[in-house]
Amino acid sequence: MSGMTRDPSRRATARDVAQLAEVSVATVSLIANGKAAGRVTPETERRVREAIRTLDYRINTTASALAQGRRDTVAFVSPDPGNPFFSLVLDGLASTLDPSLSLTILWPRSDDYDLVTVQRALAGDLAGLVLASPGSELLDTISPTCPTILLESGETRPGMSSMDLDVEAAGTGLADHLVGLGHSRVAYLGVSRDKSTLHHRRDALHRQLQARGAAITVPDELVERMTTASALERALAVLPSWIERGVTAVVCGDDLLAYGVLEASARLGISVPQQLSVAGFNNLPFSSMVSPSLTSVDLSARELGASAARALTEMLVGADAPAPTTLRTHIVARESTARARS
Amino acid sequence: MSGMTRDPSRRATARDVAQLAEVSVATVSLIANGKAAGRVTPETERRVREAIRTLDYRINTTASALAQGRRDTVAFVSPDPGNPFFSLVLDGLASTLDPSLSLTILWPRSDDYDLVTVQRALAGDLAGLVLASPGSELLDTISPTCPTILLESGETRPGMSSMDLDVEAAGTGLADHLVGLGHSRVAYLGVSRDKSTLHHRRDALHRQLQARGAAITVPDELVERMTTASALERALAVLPSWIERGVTAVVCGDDLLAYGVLEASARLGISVPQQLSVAGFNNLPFSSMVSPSLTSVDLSARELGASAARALTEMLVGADAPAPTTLRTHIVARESTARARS
DNA sequence: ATGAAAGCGCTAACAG
DNA sequence: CTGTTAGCGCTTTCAT
Repeated sequence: MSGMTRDPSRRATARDVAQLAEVSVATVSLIANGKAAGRVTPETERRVREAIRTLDYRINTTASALAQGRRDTVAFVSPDPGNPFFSLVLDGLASTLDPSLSLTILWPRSDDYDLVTVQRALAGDLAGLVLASPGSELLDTISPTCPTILLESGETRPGMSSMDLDVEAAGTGLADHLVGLGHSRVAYLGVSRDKSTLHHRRDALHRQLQARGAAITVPDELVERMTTASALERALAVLPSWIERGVTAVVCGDDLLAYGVLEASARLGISVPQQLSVAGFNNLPFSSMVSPSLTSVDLSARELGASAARALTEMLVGADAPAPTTLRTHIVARESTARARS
Repeated sequence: MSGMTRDPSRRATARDVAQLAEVSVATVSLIANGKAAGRVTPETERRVREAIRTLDYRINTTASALAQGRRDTVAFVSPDPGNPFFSLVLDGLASTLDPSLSLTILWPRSDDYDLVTVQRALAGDLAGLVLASPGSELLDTISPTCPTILLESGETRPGMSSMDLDVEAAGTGLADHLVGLGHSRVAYLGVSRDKSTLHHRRDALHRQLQARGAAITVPDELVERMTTASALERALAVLPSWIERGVTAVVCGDDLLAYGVLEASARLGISVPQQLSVAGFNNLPFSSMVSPSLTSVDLSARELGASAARALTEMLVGADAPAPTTLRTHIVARESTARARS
């Protein structure tokens, strides 16, 4: 054989295959992409396929993407990807996204959403971008470079689609539930991060409670981190005074926080739900196991992710791409199967 | 001005910038990559930077990667990314990985690990690949095309690195704990999926129990899916017979399963931990909240992900890249702060 | 200090 | 049916 001009440890290229099969790279491309239908002799195709196999050739996706001017990566960024809520959103997103699109997750380097991460996302050449629970200030500083979907931002922005949970319905459902049980003095435990969506949850609840003659009667308690541990600590400190002030139900911005309140109640000897009702938003998959007496509002996180995936799929690979306007899912809030106090 | 030859809606290219700043693309490249140090006149640099700003130019990463023959994407695939255990691994992985590397998550389309997903991963041009809990049959059918790390595979394969949790130590810790509390008849609830790592957990426990005069005295119960709900259902069915056969402790392959057993116990009126001790592997972040009386073994999932990230970072961007041999972390298993029965 | 030119590996017209 | 050719947008010698 003539001297080998190529490093054998390198991954085989279409040229290598073409050489071995004694055809042109164009033919290899056709076959490798399954576009050979009736355009290439069966015999030629056989030779090429064999060469592909022996050389273990695979298309270089980078080169392919460049040549086609195609982008196939959708990025997802959330403030706290480790949080079960976002895991659920991600689950819905990833499992519904068109298989031709690949999903990459940008992990915030700092504690909450950081601008740097998002900037990095914008800088890369993405086919689409999903921003979960971005804060308003963040949105002020960025301009989309590709189809962008805002999840639970609690607001709309020109040029970006946004999808929100139906918080109002959630508030209605929860208020109905609580008032129906005879509660009128409610406390709220949330997270201090500036997320409109979190405020919305609280506000919707308050509004609906008031419409029913009840109310959040003590100042909100806001913890720094969305963790069960921080809620526990805070609840240990404030529960006694809440009880003293006649509070009979506490609602948390997220189930994770509610777990902490439940644990605090147990430690303080406050019985749930007899003495105190505890509720949270999200209804994580194991929430009912954590405590059958926990009330949670199903925010349908997975469905939210799936909706985003469908929208993106339509925009990016769909035949009838809709204008990237604002769309909004209405997801019904429902009460959990919690056994309410009688 | 001369007629514009370029579609203005297109993203600006280096050529556009060069044209506007009246320099060559080479110069633009230098500046955009921050390699202009002393190689370009301050005045030229200023002009180019301004052009970059006005055109909102950003490097096309696809083209850049192609030109440099560089790959910067690490893929992660796990059987069930929605499972909190894998979320933790992912968290450790994503937050420790070098910022120059991007992480993409491949979501299995079918129920468990599917070959298709992994094939897709192998086919793409990846810088690295992390396979979490791959089954043996899967590993038999694939050959790595890039640095590959096996997490919790329970085995080693030529050409791939593997990192496992120190299951033996976990078994020792748990056996010590249980036997120390006076248990001698233990039951095991796991998942039926063929994952050596899950068998290893069970076997290590059994081995260590026997070394201490105790044992798993009833046949293992294996559920199909790693969910709290399926464990609940199964536990409701088998707990009575276990109790009847003198079982005083049940160990689950994962905390998620243990939650189900806890709930079943409550429903059946079996008190935990007085009448029955319940333990699980993993120690998820909220496990102690689920029930303070749940014993769990911390498998340090997050640390596992972080180790993988460190290894990958070293191999891919590290100065002193080590040969991709097998490395193994020894992570200490520890008991949770569960209040054991007295 | 700057530019011209080659080429990364692939795809898509267009010839033949 | 198959090959030739011209890029995709960027990086990188090598001249000037």
